[in-house]
Amino acid sequence: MAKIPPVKGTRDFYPEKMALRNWILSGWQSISLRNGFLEYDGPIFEHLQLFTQKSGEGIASELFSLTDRGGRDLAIRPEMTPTLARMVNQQFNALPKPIKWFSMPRCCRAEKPQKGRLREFFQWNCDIVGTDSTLADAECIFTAVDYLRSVGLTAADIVVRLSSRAMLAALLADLKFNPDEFEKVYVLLDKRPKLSAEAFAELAAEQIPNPDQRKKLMQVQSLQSLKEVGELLHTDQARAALAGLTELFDQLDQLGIADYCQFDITIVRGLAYYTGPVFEIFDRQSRLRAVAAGGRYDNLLAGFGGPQASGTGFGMGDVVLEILLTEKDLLKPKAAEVDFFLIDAEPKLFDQLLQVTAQLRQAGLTAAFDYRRTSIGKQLKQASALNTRFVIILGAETIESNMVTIKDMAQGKQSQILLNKLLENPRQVL
RNA sequence: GUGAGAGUAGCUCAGUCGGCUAGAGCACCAGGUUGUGGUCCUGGGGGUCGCGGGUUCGAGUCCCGUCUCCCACCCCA
Repeated sequence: MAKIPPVKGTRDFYPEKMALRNWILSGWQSISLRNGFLEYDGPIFEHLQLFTQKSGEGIASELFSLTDRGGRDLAIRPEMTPTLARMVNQQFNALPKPIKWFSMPRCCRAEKPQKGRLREFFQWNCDIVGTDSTLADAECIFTAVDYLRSVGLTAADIVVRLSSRAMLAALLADLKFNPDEFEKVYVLLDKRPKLSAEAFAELAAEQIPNPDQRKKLMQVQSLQSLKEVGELLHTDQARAALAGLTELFDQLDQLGIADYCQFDITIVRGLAYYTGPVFEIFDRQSRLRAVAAGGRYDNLLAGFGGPQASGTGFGMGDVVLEILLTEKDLLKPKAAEVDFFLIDAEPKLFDQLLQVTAQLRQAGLTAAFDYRRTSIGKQLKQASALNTRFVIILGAETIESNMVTIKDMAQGKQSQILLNKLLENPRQVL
């Protein structure tokens, strides 16, 4: 028989890797909960149309799609947002606002794998729907940083690059760009960090033939602070858009993460549906792709046949995160442990060993033993391999006076205790 | 979809100009005599050298194809 290899771009989670994955996901979960998000989940596949409706038919080639026996076109979810929108739309009027939900879906995209990007991954999603308040944007950014900080990443390690589509649009309008040129400018700004000054100037000349407009573009891409943006603005409308972003930065300051956040005019996000604040989180040293990204989208629900309601949120994938944490040596999932490992010094004690094992397990403790009736040395070796905290040895003294030997594996010390007393409260020795 | 690099044991890799039965470390299993683990010592199992074809007396080694991995580009919801 032929060996079937794993599918490319997928991962096998052997116990060690599984511990890592659980560590990451449980971190996401506890941080979400302490920031007031409620967990939800949807099906792993949806109607194909749910994904193509908003993003266009072209996206179908990036999806793993299938047809069921009823001829329905389905696809495995490549992201969570359409499912979120669908679920929220179904019960929008009944849900208390703001809707503050999180999920950690397993998603699949039919991509060519490369560093930080696989065909199957986990993506932490936090969204706040049904409010225009910049506090929602601030809370989303805070939550993402809260997690990254909780695993040991400092402001010296990572940076939240933050801008606003609304402000950028107002700025461009103020500078007399034609609305149909906005999209070109967005793409140019988005590419800016990846290009040298020369390459950027070349690309700009290609895309924006008008020298006056191009001069303005160069001015825009060089903006370093909100203050500089303010000096360029003329209309009240543009000033109002700037004030919104300024307010967000103030709130982030109050939340104590100002040192993680930085205004960056080149953050526009490719996604057409973003309408307000947009951000991406990067590591400061290496050149990994964004570890998290998000923003506000005013038409999130309307785009899926729902009411006009604004939402803001972000996604964080496990793949880049794992690379980043590995580089920083911050991946430290708790190793699996066995509380008690039972050893019989004489084979005739084995029946009793099984009984005690069961009692310890019923008491909620981890208990293990060796399948082989072999020497104490061999059994101890097995106990070590399983990362055991305490070994309980049943021996001659158990037969004589119901005593057992209990050995602290880390310290190497051992003592004797009445078996009944141990079983009364096994946790006393831990 | 485009381009580059790499595939030898479970993992990391060595393998000279094409030449004996393809190796090391780690991991795994077993021993090192009676009731004490991690260290150490000894031994063992494990390979279609990614796969297919070609050149050759002879291919892990050279050539072609293919698959996979990996990196960059495109894209990035």
